[in-house]
Amino acid sequence: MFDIPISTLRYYDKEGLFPTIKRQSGIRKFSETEIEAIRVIECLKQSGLEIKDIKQFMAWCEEGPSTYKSRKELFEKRREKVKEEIKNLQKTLDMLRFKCWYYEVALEDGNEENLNKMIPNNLPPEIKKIYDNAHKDE
Amino acid sequence: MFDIPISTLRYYDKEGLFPTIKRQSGIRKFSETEIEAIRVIECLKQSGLEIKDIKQFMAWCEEGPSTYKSRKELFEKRREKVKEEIKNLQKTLDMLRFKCWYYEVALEDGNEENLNKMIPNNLPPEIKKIYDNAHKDE
DNA sequence: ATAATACCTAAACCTGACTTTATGTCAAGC
DNA sequence: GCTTGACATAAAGTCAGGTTTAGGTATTAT
Repeated sequence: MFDIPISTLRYYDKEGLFPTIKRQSGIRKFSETEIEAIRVIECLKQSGLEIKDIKQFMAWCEEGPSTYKSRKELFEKRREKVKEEIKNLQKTLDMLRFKCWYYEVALEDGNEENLNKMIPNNLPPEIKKIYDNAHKDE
Repeated sequence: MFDIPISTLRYYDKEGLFPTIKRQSGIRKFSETEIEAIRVIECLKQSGLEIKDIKQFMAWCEEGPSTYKSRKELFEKRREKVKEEIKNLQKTLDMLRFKCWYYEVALEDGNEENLNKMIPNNLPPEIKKIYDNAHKDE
């Protein structure tokens, strides 16, 4: 269903990521609660959060309404992080686009002589744009 | 300049990521070639490539025009990977937006009763959209 | 009944990407 | 000439996030 190895689910359980999971003669029963937990784990992991901090979040869920604020703030912080990460990846993507163009031309020309003359100020306008974005500082 | 620890640069050099770096009585001299190499390393790393594969790319650059095609294909593959990753992050972002909204309402209501009644089919339209995107399979 | 299968635990192991440590060299300033 | 400081190396250590192994139990299929 989620394409997560069994060993990983057991590891997550060991790390306290399924605090309310039920067992039937020793065997873990994944209910809708755990299914949604897995979605949240995947989400928080992709946002760059470490396992131990995801555990903290799960503990807050157990604690009840008194932790709504902490939980909200956690998600807001993660949202900002992911926005930033997407922006970084867009810069990375521009570098990759530039390099794709570069090697397309190199392949046509058989060498990089003309290319080296074009960089950085004689590039075609659309290419100059992605080149500049890929090479800017911040 | 790049905010990379000296230890990391030495590690990269040890791993063969600066194949043409010059030394002056034993000390590494980073020229424009290496500066651009660092930009490419950062880019390929962000695209999910491992150090040993970045080393392979650097080796190709040493080999000359015969490897233009391999290099081009590498960047094209990375470009697709990053596009996919951005899409994943946008789904993650929708989950995070949903959770932000969720805890905003939970904080107002003091409990999750109304929320649980709204999920999944009685959510406000704009929220339903991000909820659906965050929960879809693929 | 027996054998195969699917689950369980604890603990050891693995990988990638660094980082730290221990030890050494070398040029510059006092 | 000696100390200081920035560089050098090799090898060991760290850390996160799993994965594998060894040894055991419980349900299912023949």
